[in-house]
Amino acid sequence: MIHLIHRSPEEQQYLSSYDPSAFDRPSVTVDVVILTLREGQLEALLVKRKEHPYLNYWSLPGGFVLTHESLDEAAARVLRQKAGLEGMVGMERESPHKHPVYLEQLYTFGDPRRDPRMRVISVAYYALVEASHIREAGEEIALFKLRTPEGASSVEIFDSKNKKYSLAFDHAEILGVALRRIRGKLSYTPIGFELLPERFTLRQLQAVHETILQKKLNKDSFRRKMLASGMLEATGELERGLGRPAELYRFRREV
Amino acid sequence: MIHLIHRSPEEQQYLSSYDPSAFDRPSVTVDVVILTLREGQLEALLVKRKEHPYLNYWSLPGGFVLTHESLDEAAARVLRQKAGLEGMVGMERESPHKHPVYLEQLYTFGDPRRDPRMRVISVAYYALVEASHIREAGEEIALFKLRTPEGASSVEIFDSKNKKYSLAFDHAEILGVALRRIRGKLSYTPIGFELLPERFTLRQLQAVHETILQKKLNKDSFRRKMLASGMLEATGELERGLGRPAELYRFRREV
DNA sequence: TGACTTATATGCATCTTGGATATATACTTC
DNA sequence: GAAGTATATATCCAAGATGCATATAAGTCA
Repeated sequence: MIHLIHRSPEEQQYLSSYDPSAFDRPSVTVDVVILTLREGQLEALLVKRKEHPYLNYWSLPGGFVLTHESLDEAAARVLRQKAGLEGMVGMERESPHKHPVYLEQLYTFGDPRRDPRMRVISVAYYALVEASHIREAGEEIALFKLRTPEGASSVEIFDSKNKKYSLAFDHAEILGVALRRIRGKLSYTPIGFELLPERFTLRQLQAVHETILQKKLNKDSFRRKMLASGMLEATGELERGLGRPAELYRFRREV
Repeated sequence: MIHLIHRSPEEQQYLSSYDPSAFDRPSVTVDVVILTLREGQLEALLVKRKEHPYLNYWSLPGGFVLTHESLDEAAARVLRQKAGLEGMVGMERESPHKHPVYLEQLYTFGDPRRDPRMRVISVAYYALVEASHIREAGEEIALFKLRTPEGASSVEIFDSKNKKYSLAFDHAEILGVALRRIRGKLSYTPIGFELLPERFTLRQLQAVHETILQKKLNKDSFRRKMLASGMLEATGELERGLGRPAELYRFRREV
């Protein structure tokens, strides 16, 4: 899916200074879809482009894959450096106390014209991050609400004032693939817990699944399925709040 | 997963003629896992390498992504040119008479040392092909039986005389990912029909699922699920053979 | 304390699944 | 052509999963 945009003379000149045919090899980047949950809404972290093409458009955080790093490492680096998650990201889940970021390869996008400058192949990743770990850095990095029009494969994004934006490159398509992936994954994993604090109640987990899937779930069967899956363990602790306090659960990472 | 192999002096010299640091950009290839079914066994099409490294090792058919072709196109080209499927492959399923080849992107492998010459990122695809479409071309292209040791992530390959081989590069790992993908996919699609002729009986389809999943399935519930899915349509024709002839079904591509 | 709110437990009708059995329809053999 | 054999399809039922209603438990707040 190629977006046709109007190009300014300045941008035209910039583009013409590239000579795509001079390179046999494509550039390879990683782009990371960072999903989080705020106020019952699924949101994605986007960065504002400071270069042509798509100057001032919002885009997925991304970067070139360096010579000596693996794709997973490149994605983790982007998460740390470009997305303001310094110190939080580790692919390995070594520490039992930390709540590491879930990061998984999504799909590789390689349409020859997806970047007007030159051939760029992008290996897309997606990450699930607890909202409290994200700090929006001023005008450059922000969270956007996601909406998927009925039946459409692409995704629409809105800022906190409900203003709609277009994304750079094929990034709306990448977001669409990410949403479809995570929705599919929910049917066989309680992956939603990656968006919650380390301890959470079953109701919270159900709410996460409901916002991602965009539909109500049956409370009892959700409880039963989750407990029967054996992937959650009770901590013995209780939440506090209105009404009877609920048991706090934790994901069994060791299994 | 990097394979450490013994290198001959000839190969050593060959490798040292490469200067990896001279290139900022990685090379990008596509490798295609071509799966088929012969005599109730799942098999993969492999090609014998005629160059260093891994000279004379069997490997997945693959090739560099050309400047102006998409990844899907590159994979289809490899399928046509390198795998002896000339004239059979089309991503678009335009023709109702032809039985097109199922081709889907699998995963992208980018460990910096997966190719000892230089940085090569491989976008892996997998294809499901009806056995009758494949012609093994002498010593260069052959089908190998696959076996997955219990719990192992990798895959072992055997030729028709049950001799075991090691694969080039990380291709055994790629095969493992392909098998896991197709097994997972069977739980929510009747994808096995891609390995059968256009018309097939439910029993044949069940046999396909059973060989891929490596376990017996319940006949009645398999029938019910398949028919209830609405993805198969009866042709009205019957197979011929021993016992009561079974209805021949066809996959509903138009839905 | 009593009203309120939410979690957890229990009971039950309905749907799905696994498994057995019965019936149908071809081919093969005598 | 009748009997036998093999396999497909239909029917039935028990066990399990799921959706839904109701009852009970355990906190907070006035």
